[in-house]
Amino acid sequence: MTAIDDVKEEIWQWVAAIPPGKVATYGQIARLAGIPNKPRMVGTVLNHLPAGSKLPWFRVINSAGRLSSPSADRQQQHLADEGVHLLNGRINLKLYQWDA
DNA sequence: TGTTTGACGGACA
DNA sequence: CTGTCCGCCAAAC
Repeated sequence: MTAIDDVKEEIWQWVAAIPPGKVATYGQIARLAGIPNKPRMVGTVLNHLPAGSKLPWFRVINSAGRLSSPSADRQQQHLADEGVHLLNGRINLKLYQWDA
């Protein structure tokens, strides 16, 4: 097990912990996972999730409240199902950000 | 093995 | 508001 694998697991754990109806930013997850200043790693890890993963990857958005995922389409739909809606293409973090 | 990319974020123009 | 620049670093090439 390399250090990078440990980081991946930390990220998986924290993402899995995001409550339904709430969202977290890449930077937030990075800090929680112990890798502040490396938010890109979160995106990289989520991008490599295996196709049947149960992780709520759609609850992770960028600090601007926008969806930077390649599949922002599905992501928006999943979020809407939980009551998290975009207003003018943005999510109100003040209202929906998970306060871990 | 060297270089480029990118699901980020914050500072600045 | 939009756009650029930089630090960051695993993956992809």
